[in-house]
Amino acid sequence: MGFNNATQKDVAVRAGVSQTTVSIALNPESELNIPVKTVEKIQKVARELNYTPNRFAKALRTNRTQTLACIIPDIANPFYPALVKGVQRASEIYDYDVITLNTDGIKEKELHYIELAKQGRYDGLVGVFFNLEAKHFNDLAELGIPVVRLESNARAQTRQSFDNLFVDDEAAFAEITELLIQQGHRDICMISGKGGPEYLRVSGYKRAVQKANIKPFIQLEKDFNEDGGIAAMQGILRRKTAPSAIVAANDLMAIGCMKVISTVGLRIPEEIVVTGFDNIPAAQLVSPSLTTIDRFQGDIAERAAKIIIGRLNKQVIGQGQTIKQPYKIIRRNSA
Amino acid sequence: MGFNNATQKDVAVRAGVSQTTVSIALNPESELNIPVKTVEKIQKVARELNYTPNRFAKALRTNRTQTLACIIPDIANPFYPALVKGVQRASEIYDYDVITLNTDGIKEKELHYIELAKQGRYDGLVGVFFNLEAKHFNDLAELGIPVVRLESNARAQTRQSFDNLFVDDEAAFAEITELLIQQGHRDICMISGKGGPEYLRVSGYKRAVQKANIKPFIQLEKDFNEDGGIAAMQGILRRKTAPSAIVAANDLMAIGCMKVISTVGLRIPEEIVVTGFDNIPAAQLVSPSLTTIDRFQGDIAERAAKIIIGRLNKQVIGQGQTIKQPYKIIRRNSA
DNA sequence: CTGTTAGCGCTTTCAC
DNA sequence: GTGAAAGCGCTAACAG
Repeated sequence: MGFNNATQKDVAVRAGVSQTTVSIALNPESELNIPVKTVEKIQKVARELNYTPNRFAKALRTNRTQTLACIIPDIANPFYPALVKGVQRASEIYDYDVITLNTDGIKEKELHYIELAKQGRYDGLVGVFFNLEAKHFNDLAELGIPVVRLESNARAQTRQSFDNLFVDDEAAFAEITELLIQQGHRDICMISGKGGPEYLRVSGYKRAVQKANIKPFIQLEKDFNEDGGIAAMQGILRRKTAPSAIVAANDLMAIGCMKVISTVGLRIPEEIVVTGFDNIPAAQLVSPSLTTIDRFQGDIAERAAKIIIGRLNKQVIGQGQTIKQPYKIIRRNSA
Repeated sequence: MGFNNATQKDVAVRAGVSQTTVSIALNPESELNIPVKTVEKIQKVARELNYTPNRFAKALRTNRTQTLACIIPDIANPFYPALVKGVQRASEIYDYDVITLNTDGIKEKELHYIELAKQGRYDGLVGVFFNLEAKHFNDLAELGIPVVRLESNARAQTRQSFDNLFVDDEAAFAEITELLIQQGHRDICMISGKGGPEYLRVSGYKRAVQKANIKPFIQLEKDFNEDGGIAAMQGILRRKTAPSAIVAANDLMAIGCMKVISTVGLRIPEEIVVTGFDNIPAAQLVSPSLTTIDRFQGDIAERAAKIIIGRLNKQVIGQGQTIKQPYKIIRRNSA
């Protein structure tokens, strides 16, 4: 096949030094010292020959692959592309490759990828794991493979073996609910899927309404998607006359809900307002555009990747941190 | 660090054979023959020790990395996640890793990734290249790195060094325009961005309207996105009274256009109909849901990855093919 | 049919 | 300061 890439040996010959010297000169982290002059010469020759290190040889020797795994439920879910991009943005800077892996939210697959990581295929992981607990990451920690979990419910552990970046869903839902209350709404329904993020989001809503002496009204459906939103709104209309505000657990549900609302001829936001969560791209495409909460997934993921890389380079040390990340309400036309 | 993974040597010792025999036994493609009994024994031991080949050692030795690059303009563009998933689907089966790379549609980055590929970082490429010509892929072909281009305008070349999977945009736009004509529309505007896919899509539209003796009316804006759609529709309304139908060059433009339409108080589809192209997820989320054309990007990308892998395994040989892929009009509520 | 040997490109002792 | 040498785990001649 013949890739004709220049090797350290080629550089060494041309620079009149040994291959070892080239290796040391080109790896500034090395303990060993080489005179600046020699280093410069080697760098010059390396450039001339268009030398690039062979990452497989390096990986074989060092057990470092220069690749990160970005593990998410589903790249086709509109919430995740921005997250993936954040990981890529950080990784590119440090010349890490990133492999994106879909778990479909299934425990089996989540564990499978952990297994691959244990085999040394990835230097670190940043990911969203729906079904895994702290203990599943212990082996990784022992092997020196850093993990950053995203979106994980914020149960900070003592001696936690991974970092955890999370948004305070509870506070976010309390805040957006309060906003509606301030606008004068008293009949506010929350719709949500079941499981996973349900608990904290519903809690936030409940806290806000109860504080204002409003009785909570919650409509749960199976899925956190458009169909779930449709079903939820239909359920609400079956049980009572339309409320004046809907707080949806995420944007997809909100959008499904809006469809039903326009079908029955109610006007948004004049007769009923709707809010979402996630700020997916479609949120500004629908009519009226959706008022929602941005979680800055891209920024969070970028920070996560930087933490991973920092740990790999020993610039970040110590126990895993659980770090709260900001959110922001995005006012658009639906509320 | 200590990854304690079993190696061929470990398996060899335990099975009482040489390491070489293990290598041969575990690689069925090998020319060499080992008695079935020995092979089975080795497989058994390998399983017991939970042996997995070290892909970096393998890569170093064979110049085969078991990874594919999936090169796209932007994972955050809603058109691409389905495509990426298709590549992943095929790759997973054959245990290839896939690295997704964003070019932002910039020639410089497209070339950069080609360069990385030439260094042997990826065994093959499937990608969407906006700014590259046939000649840019010649080196790759010589190195034995197969490439499948997606979405490339179908200029089949003799002795083409890569495969090309494309959808016949011209035919698709002619067909959807004809559909509108059949519904009785005579005042049909096309809106499009400039450059890239503009030419073929506009051609299809033109062909259909001219065949029906309708004068083409085309509104071009800079970008193929929501803003482009908004600007285009505003431009149309400035120049004439609203047409009865809009054919948009893609879904994002269609959605932008629909926003303007509802702002000025026209009803879709009663007073004006709109069609898109791509069938992005948002197409069924907007109200009314968007009639559009599905390009089955996931299936195409899956097929592309299979071709790559087929070529790597010498199951696909010969010159690069240019293959037309199907499309399908998806009738929803906007037209 | 199976084992011995060399070596892919790199990092890392260990001598000098 | 620099070089020689070993070896990461694997495949591919080559012998036997």
